Amino acid sequence: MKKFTARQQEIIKASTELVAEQGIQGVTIKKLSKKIGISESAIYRHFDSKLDILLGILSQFRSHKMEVLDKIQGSGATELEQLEMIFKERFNQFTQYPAITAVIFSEDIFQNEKELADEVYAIMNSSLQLILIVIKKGQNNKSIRSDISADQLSLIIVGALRLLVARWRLSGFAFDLRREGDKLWGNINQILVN
Amino acid sequence: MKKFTARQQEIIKASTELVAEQGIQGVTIKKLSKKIGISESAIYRHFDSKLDILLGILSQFRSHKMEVLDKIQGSGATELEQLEMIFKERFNQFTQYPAITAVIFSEDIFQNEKELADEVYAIMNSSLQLILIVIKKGQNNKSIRSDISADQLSLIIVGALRLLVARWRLSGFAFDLRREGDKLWGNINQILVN
Amino acid sequence: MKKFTARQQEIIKASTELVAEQGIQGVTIKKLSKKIGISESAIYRHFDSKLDILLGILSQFRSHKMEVLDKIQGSGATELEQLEMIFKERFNQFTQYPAITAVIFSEDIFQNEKELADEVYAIMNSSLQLILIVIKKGQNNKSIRSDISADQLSLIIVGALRLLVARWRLSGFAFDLRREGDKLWGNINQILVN
Amino acid sequence: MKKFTARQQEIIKASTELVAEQGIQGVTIKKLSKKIGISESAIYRHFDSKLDILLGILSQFRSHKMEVLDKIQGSGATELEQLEMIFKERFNQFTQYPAITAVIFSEDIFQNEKELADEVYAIMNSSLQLILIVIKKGQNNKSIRSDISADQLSLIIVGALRLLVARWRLSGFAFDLRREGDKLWGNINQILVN
DNA sequence: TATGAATGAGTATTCATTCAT
DNA sequence: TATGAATGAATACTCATTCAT
Repeated sequence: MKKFTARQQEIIKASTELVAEQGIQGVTIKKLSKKIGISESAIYRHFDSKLDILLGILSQFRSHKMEVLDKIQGSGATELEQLEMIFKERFNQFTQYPAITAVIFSEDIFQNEKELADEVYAIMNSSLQLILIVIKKGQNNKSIRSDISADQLSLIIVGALRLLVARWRLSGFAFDLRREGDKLWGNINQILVN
Repeated sequence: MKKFTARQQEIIKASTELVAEQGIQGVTIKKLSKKIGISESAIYRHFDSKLDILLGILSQFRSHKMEVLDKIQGSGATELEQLEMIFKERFNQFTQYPAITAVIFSEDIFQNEKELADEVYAIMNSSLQLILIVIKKGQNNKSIRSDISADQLSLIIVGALRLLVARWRLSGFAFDLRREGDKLWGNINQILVN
Repeated sequence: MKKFTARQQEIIKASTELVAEQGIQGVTIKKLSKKIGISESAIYRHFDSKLDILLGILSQFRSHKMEVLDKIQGSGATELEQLEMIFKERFNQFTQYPAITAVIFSEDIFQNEKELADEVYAIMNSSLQLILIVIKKGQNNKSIRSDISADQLSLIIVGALRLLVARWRLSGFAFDLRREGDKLWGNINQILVN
Repeated sequence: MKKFTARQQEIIKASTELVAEQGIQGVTIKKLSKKIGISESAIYRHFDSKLDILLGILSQFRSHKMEVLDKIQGSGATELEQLEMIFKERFNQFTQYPAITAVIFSEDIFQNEKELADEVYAIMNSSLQLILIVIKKGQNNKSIRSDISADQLSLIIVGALRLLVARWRLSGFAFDLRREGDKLWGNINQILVN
């Protein structure tokens, strides 16, 4: 959607790294400018405000995510395959951009900034909605168990996914997220088919 | 463990409320002093630093939680009953003190303060560990399925529990957490026994 | 009305001096703190904001002015005597606190700060209203000409008064405002009685 | 005097509007460039500094005013007629360009910039001087009262004129300045002939 | 004639903490 | 046990201006 200039992308990248290194509170214009090697005021030539920079991080992440989810949805794979693809994709993206996890899982810090909170919420929901839809389809064609509602199944699935990522982050990205993700999917799969 | 004076408890309580109302960033010595009705410097008579206040919040929550978990563990109930008790207990406590959820789920903000991060991590793990133990026992006496490892089952259980609470909080505590918790437990239970 | 602490009065005084020396734009927290010899943050222990400091200047000036005007109004002097007293009083106060003239005559700068603009407007109007009332009384008892309306007469009187003060200020307080004021009053007096 | 290019005039016009809308502080190069639709740096192709732009506003206003005053002076009308023409002319110009009033009456803000202050002072004096001359002539040929000095009479006249305009501006240009001006002139006229 | 990129100095305000009383 | 006064470091953001293209 939004196009970012090279400088803007550089700023977004540096911000994301700062988030990863020091948390959201670590993202200050001063640190940012020092990291990039330009003056503080120079940053304001590229973004109107700090909020816009943060929004930029999310926007870029979101559009990448959407693209992938769309592709999965249109892939013609079976429901279980689609769920597996979603799982793998999420863990792939996080492995590639570990810093982003700090942003995505920080509903709290954004609490006071309505715009940011909304965006984070939207990102969070996008997987959830897709998973819900896929599960419902799977239940219709009997490939997924129906004794537990789709709502509850997706709550369980997304909850596990999120907790795994949260642990990975808190561990300092110490384990192989993709391998653990595969393992988790195996078990989720088993639960889904009963 | 640690004993808090009346004043200290008052400060901890006010801090927790501030977290709930405005997020962790809302906890400043100034606001705290205004809320309690004493001077800013007075607060330093009771806590050496703001860090200690935050640690106080967690410590109090943790000790309360531990107590309950210990009781459950020693109750002689079956494994599934114990898990149900844990579920109910968590949701009960959160319903009673909704403010605390803001603290428990904000691993992020505490990230840069090693001491705080460790404490939050410990709290997060305490349920996880107990659930793990109970599940293992259940698997040993065949009351819980063994085709999925205890590690993975507990990840799934705690993940769902956390996500439900997170949603409740983001919704502004708009739904009945205990009822939704019961429903979730019903389904988790079904999954556990296969 | 409002009581100011010694420090607050010191800050108000320093601000007024800064206004006189460098215009309203010269009033910055930094310059203020340097002038007083305390830190910038110390100032915020005494006033919540810069706006409050500016409001403090006006408030102090206004209450002093009101006091004097009330006394004049209750003095039992004839209308023309009362008008003369008002004239003398205004020029006396300005001579005593030349700096304040910069604040009182700067409706413009306060334009964007509603609160300040209102206060300045109120101060400006307080003399005007009193003068209008006194003139009306004088017209009723024939001591002041009636062929020109009280509105117009007060417009003429206040206009001259303000222009004289404005010139005085722009001249760098180079002439004796009280002497010029007396001269002006003599002529205004003559016009009023025709 | 100075000739301005089309672009320069455009910039001066935009600046004047900004003054009217947001006060002198509202005149920033950024806002100016946005209003005109060119880049910030482009503005520096046409004016060496912001000071020059402000000087431009005043200079343009002044030359226009001078022209008119010269015409009046050379018109051969009687002294009282000339004064009436001056009155009407001032109110006409202000009615046509209300924005300019904000600039003319903001001696204060220009205070710290010697060059600007001087120009404003000169503008302010130009009417005053002309009025003074005309009154003196009138006093010489007995068409204007001599019991009050020409200095004082012109102070009173200009003071009333300025206050009326100031009120008009503060009222948001809510009343018909020309009508009120005519009324004021009627009374001033009466005072002048005694 | 115009622009995009950059900057140094400033601007009000916040915050955790210290210290003398 | 409490307070009033003070502070240094930070924080997001603004502004007039410069320079290479």
